[in-house]
Amino acid sequence: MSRPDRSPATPGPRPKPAKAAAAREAPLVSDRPSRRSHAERRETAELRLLEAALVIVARRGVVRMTLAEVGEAAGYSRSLPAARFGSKAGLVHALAGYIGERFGQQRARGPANASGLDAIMGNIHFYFSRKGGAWTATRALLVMMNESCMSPADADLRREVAAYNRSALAWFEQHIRIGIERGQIAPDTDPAATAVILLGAMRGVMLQWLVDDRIKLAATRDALLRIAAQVLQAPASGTR
Amino acid sequence: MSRPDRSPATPGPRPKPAKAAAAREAPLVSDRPSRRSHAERRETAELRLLEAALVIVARRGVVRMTLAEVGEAAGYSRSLPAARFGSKAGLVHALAGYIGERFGQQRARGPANASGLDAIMGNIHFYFSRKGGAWTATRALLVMMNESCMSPADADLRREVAAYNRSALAWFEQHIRIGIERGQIAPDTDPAATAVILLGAMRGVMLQWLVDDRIKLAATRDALLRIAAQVLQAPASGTR
DNA sequence: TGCAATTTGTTGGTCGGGCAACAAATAAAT
DNA sequence: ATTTATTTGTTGCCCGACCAACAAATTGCA
Repeated sequence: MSRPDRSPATPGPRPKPAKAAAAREAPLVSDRPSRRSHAERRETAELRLLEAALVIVARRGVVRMTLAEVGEAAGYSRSLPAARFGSKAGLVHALAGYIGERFGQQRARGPANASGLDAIMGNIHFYFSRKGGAWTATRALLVMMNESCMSPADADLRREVAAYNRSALAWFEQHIRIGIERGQIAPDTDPAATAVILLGAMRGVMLQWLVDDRIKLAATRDALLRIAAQVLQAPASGTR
Repeated sequence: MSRPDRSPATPGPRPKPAKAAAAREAPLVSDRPSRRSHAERRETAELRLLEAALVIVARRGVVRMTLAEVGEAAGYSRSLPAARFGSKAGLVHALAGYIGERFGQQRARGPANASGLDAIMGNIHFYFSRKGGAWTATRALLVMMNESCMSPADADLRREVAAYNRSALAWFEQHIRIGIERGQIAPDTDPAATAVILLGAMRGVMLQWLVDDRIKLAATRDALLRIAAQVLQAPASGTR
């Protein structure tokens, strides 16, 4: 929700305050003021909890995620998550917003303000070319998409995930339209349907790779890039 | 782990032709299929349990599925699933095989022994054109693909799902190769990568529709069919 | 001090798994 | 055909583990 845009990139190695008392009498090390205001405390706690929840959801799914687990993984106690977010549903809700935000930012500043066809190709390439553990957000989003449409009880979460998906689709549609205006993309392309298919293909390929790492991800990515270029650039077949 | 492993071939006892029972005593309710052999009983029970589990997994996911729930949904008692399949893991294992079997058969007899490009197009069309509740198997498969790669504990399930996925990919690859041999499909198409992308796109589109029914499924299906035709038929790669 | 953030303790509930006794259907033996 | 044995399925119960949610105690900030 209200994320006052603090330092946007603080994903670095966290000081790990398992014992806050340890750093108590080191005020000289101003690299992190040991006396933080309530608002700061609260906010860093919230961020840490969300980050821990993200990792856990990516690894074990929403249902198997435990409030206690999240709290301890974040370096706090068992029931801070419940205190912060009210309930498990509240945490999941906040997490959905957090993930959506992350992806939105990522797409926005993605391949250095490209637009039109270049932006789309860059995004596809970027999606499949993460290093190391950078898959967690992707995986968590896939997990939440799936779990969100199980049992009517998850209706809220589903709406939230659907809203994020629409924004992602809108991004693709917009750049398809830009490409059409510029003459990069065949004018009889259906922006909406093509966006759904592109995004779906990316996620569907990713899902298969997560299930079976024998799939050659790089080769598949390149093939998808070729297909996208072909489909978007070509004069969309005269079959109609 | 004590899966009884039913022996399909009953050793000695054959159906026993002594069925004068028909005239024995007036079957008051004729619709009663009375007198099934033990093997029959066992097998129908197993099938009904699996079918019930399929529906429940599609609706609520593996984690939230309860053994008691399955038993009662199948019309039996709460503890039969555990008795039949040994444990929840055993049931899920059997369910994975069951679903894979179903999809294999379905693809095999799909669009009336078509092959090559026709088979692929027919399969895509069929995938998105189910009536009524025929989505449950599709949904259950998606759910299991997702849940299978959460926590190392699901390694067995993941292998099983991966095996099914490979068979599905193999089907697509084979028909792509057939199409290439026949000159229907561009010869420089990468069968493996293209299969992954096609299957992924189908599932990815489906997932978006499950999350957000505002997505126009029919239009997207048609667009995907057009794209598939274009990609497969055209002289692939940027040689244009 | 007063107040907010956080922790520890507790409670009620659910689920998987196991067990034992039981009923019903079927199979085999007499 | 009657009886006996085996298998299938049911019911009730208990256990241990886990978990969300709440409540009181404790720590830290103002």
